[in-house]
Amino acid sequence: MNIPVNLPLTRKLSTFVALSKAELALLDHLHQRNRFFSAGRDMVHQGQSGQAAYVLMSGWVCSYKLQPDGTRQIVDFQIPGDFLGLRSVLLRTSDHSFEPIVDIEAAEVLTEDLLEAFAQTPRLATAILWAASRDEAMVVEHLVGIGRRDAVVRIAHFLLELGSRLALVGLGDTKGYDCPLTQYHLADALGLSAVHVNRVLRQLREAGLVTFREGHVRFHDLDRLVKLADFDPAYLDHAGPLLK
Amino acid sequence: MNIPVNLPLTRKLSTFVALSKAELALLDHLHQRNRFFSAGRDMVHQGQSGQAAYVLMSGWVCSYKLQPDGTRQIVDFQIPGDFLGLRSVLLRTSDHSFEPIVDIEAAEVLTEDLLEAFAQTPRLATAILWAASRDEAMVVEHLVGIGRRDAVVRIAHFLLELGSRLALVGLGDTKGYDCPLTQYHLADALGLSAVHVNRVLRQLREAGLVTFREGHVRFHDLDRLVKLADFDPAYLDHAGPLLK
DNA sequence: CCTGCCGACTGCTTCATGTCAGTCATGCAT
DNA sequence: ATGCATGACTGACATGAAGCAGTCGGCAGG
Repeated sequence: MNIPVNLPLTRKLSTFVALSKAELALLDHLHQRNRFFSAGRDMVHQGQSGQAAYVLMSGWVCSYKLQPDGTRQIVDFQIPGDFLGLRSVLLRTSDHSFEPIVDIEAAEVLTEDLLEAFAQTPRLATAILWAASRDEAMVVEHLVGIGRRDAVVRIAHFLLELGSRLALVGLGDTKGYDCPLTQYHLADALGLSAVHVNRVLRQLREAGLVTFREGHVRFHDLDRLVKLADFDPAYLDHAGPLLK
Repeated sequence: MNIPVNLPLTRKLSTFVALSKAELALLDHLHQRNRFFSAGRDMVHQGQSGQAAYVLMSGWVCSYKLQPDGTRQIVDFQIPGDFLGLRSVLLRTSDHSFEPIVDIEAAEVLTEDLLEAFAQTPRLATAILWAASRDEAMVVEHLVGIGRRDAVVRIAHFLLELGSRLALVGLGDTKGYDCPLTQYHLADALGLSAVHVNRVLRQLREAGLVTFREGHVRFHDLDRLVKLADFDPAYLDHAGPLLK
């Protein structure tokens, strides 16, 4: 067996269950056709149906909902190793849109292949269901954040969560990570105005906690940041890769 | 075949797929033991695991998360016919707590029975998965509401959504519905303070739109309320029982 | 009968965020 | 060069919502 094609996904699932060589191979065969999408051009529009599912190989995507008044709410970001549109395929409900934030590469996953893999190896099925349920838990956590945390804590928490997710797939560590999001993305995700996001980022920077600049997030004082944000990575994984 | 035991659930699923007599019978056999829980006493605590799933027969429940600072965020309310803890059983993750709002009756659903039913009738499985995905869509919609709607619209939207859900199981109509929630429940669900909920409810009442009082919600001008809230029931069901 | 609690309700003050209206630097197309 | 995006950043001002500090009525318990 060679190195798996989709390192991020394999790595993510492996932290949850140890997968055998056969299972890893199966995971590999799951994604055949690789497709490319350009930044800023919607992959799936709200209300559209009959879409394929993907595993994100490289790049970032956001899933969002548009409001009648023109504002948008970003529900979640997808990073390499994340599934994209899994629910909409299994349950044919696609109630939000997906937009690549940078140019991306995504491996198409055929529904039948997925179901077959499920039937063949329960362990792999478990792992994938775990990933799906983690995504849901993240949405819930996101809801809590918007409802009950003020802007500073919300942003701090968000940056830590992202870091934790990225660390899990080898794209970040306790020092920081690359992050192509604009302050508008943060605003739309966190229910704030871009202006206020800017102010809060400055506060965090001046407090010597974290810097978000030029596509890079750098942690200056992780411990204090974690304490400020009340960050508990338990809902993301049982290890907590960002915090040892 | 007699009248199904759990009328609300049957009614809800039937609006999505027409179920055969055999499927209805199977649905009936799914819930055997009925259990009772008292208002205010947690059924499931945060972090607990190995719990059973239930179908709510009567009464209301809320699922919520507690913050380290003591505030809580209600993620969702369950009304008769809703599943309770389905995810935590299937995926063993129970990351929030459940609290009965009034005394409730809930039918225990055994995991094996559920899986067997799934295997036997794909149509029933589809219906149940639809219900689960609808719950998820509601959480997302909830997220959008808290992130991008102001208090008036948020509350109006919430009351309409609840009405729509209740109408689906025969517990409400275009006139209104019974609702045991306190203003504190609304506040915790909508990310507001109870005081502000009170003020906004007054506004809505004085504008002649809707009254929330003494455990009863009464719509005075449904059309204007729907317009104010930008309410689109499409994500709840394909018919939209509240709006004809 | 009092006492205490809870939920609904209100006025006043404070503060967190949003809105408006810009500047500045960068990159890209012409 | 010029023009025109876009993203980061800022100050002044407006406002929605929170916090505080109550009142009031209903209801359960001693």
